[in-house]
Amino acid sequence: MSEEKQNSQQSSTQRVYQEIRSDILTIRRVPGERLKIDSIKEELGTGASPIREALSLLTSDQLVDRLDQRGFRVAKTSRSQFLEILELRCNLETLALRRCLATQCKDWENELVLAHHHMNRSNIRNDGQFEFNHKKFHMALLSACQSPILIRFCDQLYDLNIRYRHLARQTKEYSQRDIDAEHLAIFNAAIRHDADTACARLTEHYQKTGDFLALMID
Amino acid sequence: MSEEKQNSQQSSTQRVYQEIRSDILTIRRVPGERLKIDSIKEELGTGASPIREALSLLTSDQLVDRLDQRGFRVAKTSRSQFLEILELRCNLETLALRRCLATQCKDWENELVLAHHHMNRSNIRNDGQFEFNHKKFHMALLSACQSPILIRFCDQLYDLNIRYRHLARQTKEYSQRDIDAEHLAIFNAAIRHDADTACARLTEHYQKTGDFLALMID
DNA sequence: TTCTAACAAAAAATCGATTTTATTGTTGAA
DNA sequence: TTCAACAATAAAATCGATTTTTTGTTAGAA
Repeated sequence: MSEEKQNSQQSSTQRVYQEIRSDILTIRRVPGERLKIDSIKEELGTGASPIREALSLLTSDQLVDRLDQRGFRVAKTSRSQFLEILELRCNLETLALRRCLATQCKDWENELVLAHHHMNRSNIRNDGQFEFNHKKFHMALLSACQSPILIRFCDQLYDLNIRYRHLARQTKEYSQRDIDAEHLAIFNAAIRHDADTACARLTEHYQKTGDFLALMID
Repeated sequence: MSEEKQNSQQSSTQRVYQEIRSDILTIRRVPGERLKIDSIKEELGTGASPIREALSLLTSDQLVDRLDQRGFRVAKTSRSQFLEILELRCNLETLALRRCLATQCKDWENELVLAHHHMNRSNIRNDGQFEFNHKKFHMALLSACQSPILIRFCDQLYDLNIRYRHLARQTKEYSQRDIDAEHLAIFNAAIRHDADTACARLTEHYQKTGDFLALMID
């Protein structure tokens, strides 16, 4: 079969999952907000079952909380969680990055080069494409670490963090710093397999963004 | 209201979730096995909705895989995943343990002492109570690390690892080593706030168990 | 007024049935 | 014999309706 069909024929559960997930990450559904099945049913034009399933999945992503028999709500945010995510990302991602550098994998280098290129190109335009490519780049840094579970954890943390970026962006335009230069420094160190520098630049990058965002959260 | 009612009145979804989860962890449902909604419906005497929800939750625990529109199956195991879990546990748990030791929390010490005591007491009897208390002890080591997300990751990894223990136990009786002594060494180092020793003993403990189990997996 | 009990409304949880989708088995032509 | 098309079966996915549970409101007693 051809590959272009899977787009049209994704399950209702998947569609609802993506939809609500995106709403939560971009704060269109705010932290603490109640997620009523009936309301969502009307909004998305589907039955209760796919919605409950999607919300169950989001629960495990830590983006939704389920209360006894009192339904679902958008997970709360907090300054302390923001800092927690920041610290965990520094720890887990440097761990993964070091493993990538240790494996000497050619495919990994190629993937990273492309991801970096795509991110830079989309940087010019200010649409949501950058968000997508930015994540691709950061995940590409970790992709050869040979630990799917670790990658999964980093992925989850990345997404949890997106919410805080959007939370801060509401207050004030995001980032006067030269993010491109920071990415380039990480990229260059990674390409020449300089693990210590790459990890140092990566944590700096997160820490700077973190300090910046921390000012406007809570 | 009193506290003893919540036991009787848990939701059907929760009940199914616990049931299937336990089946998977103890290999009563084997890796790769198909999880048919209809079969489970009869086995557990409930409708399709709670089952699908429970399976969705288990998917995020990485204990169940969902395939397009082809239903659910028990997640496969592999030697490489076993080693991956082992390494991640060493990394994440020592990270958490160091933070516990840094915070100097009295409640934490008390909790740890109790957990250690309960584990030793239940060690005599050979029933599933030990499994429960063993997890309690290991989680107590990490409980004061001030990072709920990190604790959650460690919890998940612990559960993923249980499966491999059961997998190995099928072949041969588990453990001739003196596990009590290993736990005691970790415990003592933790109580006197000797972070380096505690972490070293903890990783040794995991590594030894890992080497032992690795012999009989795959 | 303040507290409690009873009731009404809203929402979650669940069920049974229907619709869709994938898998299996069969037939017939090359 | 091998393959393709088709039909039959089995199973997943979804829907609409029912049952439970929670929440909110009102009435009556202390």
